[in-house]
Amino acid sequence: MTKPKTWTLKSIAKELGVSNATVSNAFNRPDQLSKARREEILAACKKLGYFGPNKAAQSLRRGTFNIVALVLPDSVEYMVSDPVASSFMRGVSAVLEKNGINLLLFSGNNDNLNSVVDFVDGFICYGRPRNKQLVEQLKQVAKHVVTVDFNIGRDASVNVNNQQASFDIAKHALQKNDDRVAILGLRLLDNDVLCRVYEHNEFEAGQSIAHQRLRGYHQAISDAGITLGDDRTWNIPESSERYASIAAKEALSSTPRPNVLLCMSDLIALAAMREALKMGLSIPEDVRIVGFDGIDEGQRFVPKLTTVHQNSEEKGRIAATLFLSKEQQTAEIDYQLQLGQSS
Amino acid sequence: MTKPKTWTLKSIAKELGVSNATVSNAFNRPDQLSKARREEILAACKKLGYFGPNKAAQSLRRGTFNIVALVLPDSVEYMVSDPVASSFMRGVSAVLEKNGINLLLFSGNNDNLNSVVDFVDGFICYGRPRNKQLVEQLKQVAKHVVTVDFNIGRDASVNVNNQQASFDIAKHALQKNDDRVAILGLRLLDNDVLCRVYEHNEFEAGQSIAHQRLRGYHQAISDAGITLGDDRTWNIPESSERYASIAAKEALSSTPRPNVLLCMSDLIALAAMREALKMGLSIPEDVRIVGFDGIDEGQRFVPKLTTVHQNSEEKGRIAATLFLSKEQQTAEIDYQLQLGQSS
DNA sequence: TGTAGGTTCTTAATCGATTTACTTAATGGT
DNA sequence: ACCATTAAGTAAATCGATTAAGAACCTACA
Repeated sequence: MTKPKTWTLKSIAKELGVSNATVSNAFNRPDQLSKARREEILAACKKLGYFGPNKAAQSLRRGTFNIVALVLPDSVEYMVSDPVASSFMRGVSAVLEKNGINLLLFSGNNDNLNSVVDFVDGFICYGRPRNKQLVEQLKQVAKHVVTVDFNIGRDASVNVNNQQASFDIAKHALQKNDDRVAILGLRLLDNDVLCRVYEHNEFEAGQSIAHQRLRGYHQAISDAGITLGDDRTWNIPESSERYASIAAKEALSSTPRPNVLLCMSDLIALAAMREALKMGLSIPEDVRIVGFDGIDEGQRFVPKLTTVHQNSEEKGRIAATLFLSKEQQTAEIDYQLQLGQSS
Repeated sequence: MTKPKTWTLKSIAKELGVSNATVSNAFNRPDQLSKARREEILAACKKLGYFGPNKAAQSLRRGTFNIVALVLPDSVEYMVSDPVASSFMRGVSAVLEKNGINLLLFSGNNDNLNSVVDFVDGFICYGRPRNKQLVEQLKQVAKHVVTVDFNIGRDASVNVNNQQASFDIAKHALQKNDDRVAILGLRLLDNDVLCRVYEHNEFEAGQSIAHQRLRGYHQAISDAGITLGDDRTWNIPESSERYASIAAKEALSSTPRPNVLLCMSDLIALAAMREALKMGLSIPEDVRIVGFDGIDEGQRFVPKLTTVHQNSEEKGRIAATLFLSKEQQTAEIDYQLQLGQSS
């Protein structure tokens, strides 16, 4: 009697003596058939053990999947180990779960979005992936993207209010109007070069995170009555110990030797602190250093780093909400200054 | 020239003037066409920006997905917050990632496997889900399942060596041959009843985790030269505070009052400790209590719980490996006795 | 009675691939 | 020169659904 051991829409339709379309409509579009017919079909399906249209086929046809891929900055392992990252995940998953959307973990070690792009509705990307290819692919092939803590000029992103936060932390670092300020910037330029930046037209208008932070610094500096020399800004192409150390050494050896270092990431700030200490300078007496991010290591370092810390779980919730809304915008999340002894 | 903005196998084939099959074969079965033709096609695809067959369509056709769903005992939130659970996840993901398999998080709050069963290769199920429906569905509709810490009599499972571990912990708890032992068992019976078990034929042969543990206890008891009364065993239908308290109270009020309580989970053991203290008994002087699992709360409790602790990350690695091997077997993982002051 | 409109259901194209069975051409042995 | 193999490529069925277009019937109004 019951023909196949596993039912399909087609075999069910044949069994019940109706068309494919009618069965499909019974499940998806109640207005397309009579109530009686619909209930009859649904009941029969239940009895026969057909649980509804196959989701894989449905997805292929419709082009929607109810899956979003969370692009991790690193391995999945890292993600569940790191407390900040996993509280972000908590926020994301809480929102998605409530909406019946499944979460797929996409490791940052993976070098090809193509392996998943065909069966997800889009991506939430937590931090700029190391792998540049990945960023390109996000731009080009993703149906929908929400980026977190960085920007690719597509769809939505969630960030701290970089300009305000940078203003706050810089204001805190600056004390007198004869302070000698230097800025260690992260990815101020498009090209991957470590350099001292003398001038850049787009700084005042740019929408990248680095530019936003730069404006915050500039405003605080100017509010403090300080004039920033036009050779006081360095560009570091990526937040790595190696590059940061080189830039920090150069900045701290430059004339006039800065006594305030505004760093666009904690990693940079920590590298700068190490260099300063190596040069025999004392912190914060000889040089005050502030970072951005609020990573754990900054709190363990002696002296403790003064920096900007963000609410990670809320960030996750907002990222997911933004994803679901499909709107194109930049959302902001809360932050607090985390005061250490480095400034 | 380049017709569609998004290429498909078909449109590519037409563009190149070959058949669908040939393009497909170029990607999947190199032996089906000449080397020259193949390289020509692959090169053309690259140039045109076709990244290979659509995975969703491929999956529908082939019936394989390169996705495994991790069924969580609770919300995703819980999973990334709980250290034991997330170290399990770390193990799982490390292995899957190495094999290019994607990990989908399936919340235990979800009540219907059907929403994902059609697009995953199978399930790794971490702990018996609260939701009984889920268990039934795992049995019936899953293509492949590895269960962890419980057993559904299908495919593979990974567990601690329950019998050996129970033997060890019981042996540790027993001191003299006039000890009065009682057992607080978890899910010894199929039906969901809280009761005192007098006799059960299948105990000696049963393959459920509870039965394995029971055999371990029995062996240790008999080795210690003790005869276990036939009314000294309780069945608790689920590891909850409420049931456990009732059973513990009953056991501790029974005659002869036990001075050793072998509990099949830490939750049960903790409930028993609370009841004992409430009754004015001192631990371990009046009654020694041991658990099973190694949950955090047991280590915070005063007195600290003596129990069996497992290597969670390895458990994850083994579960994933077992999943990939598709073999049907039960794997074992390491455990250690965690000695507290409760025995 | 003729026709406009509304329900209810079906036919057939489509989503983007894989794969079996088949055609055609080339090769080799005798 | 003939037949048997093998290689290279193609046509068409299939995976399991959705959905636009249209057929069949029923109602109602002039």
